[in-house]
Amino acid sequence: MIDLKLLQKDFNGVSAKLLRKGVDLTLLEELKKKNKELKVAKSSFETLQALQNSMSKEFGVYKREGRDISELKAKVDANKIVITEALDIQRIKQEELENIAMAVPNIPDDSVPDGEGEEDNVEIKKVLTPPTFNFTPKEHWELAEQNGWIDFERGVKLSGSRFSVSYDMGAKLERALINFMLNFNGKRGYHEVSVPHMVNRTALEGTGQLPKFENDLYKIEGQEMFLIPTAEVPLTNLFQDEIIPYDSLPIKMTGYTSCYRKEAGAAGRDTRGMIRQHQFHKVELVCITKSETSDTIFNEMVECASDILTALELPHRIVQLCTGDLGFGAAKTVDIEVWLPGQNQYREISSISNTRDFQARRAKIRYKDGKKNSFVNTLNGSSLAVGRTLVAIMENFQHEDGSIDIPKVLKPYLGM
RNA sequence: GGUCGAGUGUCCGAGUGGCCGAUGGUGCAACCUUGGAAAGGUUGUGUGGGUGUAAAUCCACCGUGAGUUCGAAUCUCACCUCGACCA
Repeated sequence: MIDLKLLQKDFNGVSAKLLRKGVDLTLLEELKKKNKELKVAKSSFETLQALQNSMSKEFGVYKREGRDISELKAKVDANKIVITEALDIQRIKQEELENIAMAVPNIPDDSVPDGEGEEDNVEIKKVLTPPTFNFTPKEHWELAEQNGWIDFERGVKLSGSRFSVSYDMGAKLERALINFMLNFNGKRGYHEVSVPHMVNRTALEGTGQLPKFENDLYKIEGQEMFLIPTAEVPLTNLFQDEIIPYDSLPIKMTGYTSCYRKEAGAAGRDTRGMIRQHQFHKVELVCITKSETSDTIFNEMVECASDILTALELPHRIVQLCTGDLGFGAAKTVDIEVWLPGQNQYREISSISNTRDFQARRAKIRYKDGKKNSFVNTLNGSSLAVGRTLVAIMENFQHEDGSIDIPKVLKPYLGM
């Protein structure tokens, strides 16, 4: 949630920044207006309530002293009617305000480049040179089927499109990758956490998936429970409504979960292969920090994800997202794209975001800063999407006959 | 699944209708004491929001939500969580 106080204080500044992210200015004006109205409604309710409280206190005194209370009671009763009305108004205003405020995206950092979409993202650097082949490299689905690693048809039989089944080395590699990544992150100081794959509405509101993106989520029928679209949701919300001691920061966590997404907006895209599945494995990083250190932590996270790819000998590049491609809750995002020879292009394999205090405000995650409480900064990033890493290994390590080498660092995990 | 009991501030725990934002202890912080420490003593110490330069002051919060009442941590109902017993 954006800082309403800041919006009130510096409306032009805030709205100029949000305009870069394509937010409708009239929405912000409405928000400002509602915020003012709420304040008025609140203060008039509180004045009435204060009067009511003091009269009630008097009531007790009257009774103890055995005085006549009928006149006082009439006054109190009359005031009560007015209070009820004032409270209703306040409630409505509150709800209206929240409806708007929860739908406003985060303010992008000044360092984020302007742009409409993917094509305006800015490459920061390339790591490792893409391999050259003296034959036409195949796409991963061809290699996967040829080697008997992945079965797309039976995935469809079981569950429908965008599901697959892995066998033998395909399945083992998934497991090896998860272990390798978790261990790698552990060595960099991230605590390993295993979390539920189902969460309630409050958790999803805290990280920003709700209320706006309910269509992308799988909901458990008859319950206010959803399958997580990313481990970011449970990991970040571990600290929901908590005040974290100063010395505990930064909190650095890593966790593996499956992720479940409807991919509602991606009809027809990447229908073939395992680039875009409804269920996929992902190892995630989540950090909770003070605002002063969040840029440092952010860079560490990018480096961590990039180093995993380097360890796996996978060429990749680091890309800064422009305002138009930035997610709802992110102030700044860097994508890591891995080279896929079969597709002859770089494809996203990791996305690392700093949400500043946007999620912290929604989820009420604070830390003790001397006498004061301040909102933390929350950051999240994939390290990495397991399925896409498998795809990258297949395509980068292929031979002309379709056989595939295994990256050296994974061999111990496969008993090789 | 059924019955009973419990959910209070960092933690423990008191409070069954007004003088309770909440006794007491513990933890934490500052100071006194000491050569230094321990022990002991004094004081302070929840969260969010409003008004105010500030002192201060007002509103809300005792698992969550609704209700009764002039007034609820305290009574009623529902739900959630934990515990015990039964099945």
